[in-house]
Amino acid sequence: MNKIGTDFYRRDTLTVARELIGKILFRYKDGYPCSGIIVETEAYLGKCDRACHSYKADKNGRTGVMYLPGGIAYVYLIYGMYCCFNIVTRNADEPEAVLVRAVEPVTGIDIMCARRSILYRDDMRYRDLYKIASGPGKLCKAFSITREDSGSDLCGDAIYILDGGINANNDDILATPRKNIGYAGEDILLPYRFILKYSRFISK
DNA sequence: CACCGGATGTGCT
DNA sequence: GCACATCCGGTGG
Repeated sequence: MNKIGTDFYRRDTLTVARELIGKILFRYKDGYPCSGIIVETEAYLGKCDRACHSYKADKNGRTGVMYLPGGIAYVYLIYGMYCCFNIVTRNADEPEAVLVRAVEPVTGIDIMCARRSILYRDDMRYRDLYKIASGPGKLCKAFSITREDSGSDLCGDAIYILDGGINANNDDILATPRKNIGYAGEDILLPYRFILKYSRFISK
């Protein structure tokens, strides 16, 4: 397995969102590693996309990191208590990103359960594994990703992406409209959400 | 299973 | 004020 380099992220955002499906999100924090297979992403296309935070925001403020070159994290607080983890794409002053919405837990399941207040067992059933990271807020809690991680380098040691998860064909990936962007007008309908078709770990 | 309200902070209008 | 790229626990079928 190889760590994904910056060139991967500095490309067309829809391509990055699609190609992230099946790759492995890896996290190392407080001495504990954990990881999961990315099964659901959403692309946010900056100035062309009413759903994107940078649609009407300049480089001052929370979305500022989106104006930096791709390959870093953009993390923000939502509903006062949850965080969402995004991967900044393209080049400087092209403020686009990919929201990572759900992963299938792979390693570090014990520490992720502890962070999510889920009872850990050696032989956990799907019902409980599903609860760990099947949504952007849950994923951040499980992986201990907070606003402090916004702007951090995804080619460093704390958060990064690995290939060698699932090698998904285009036929295995479905594009659908994004979730919970009712404020985005016509852009609600754009098929910018990508899921691994047969995964059981996609958000509801 | 479905639906619904509450939690809770930040950045807009 | 209020909306928000959310989640959870309660209630009722």
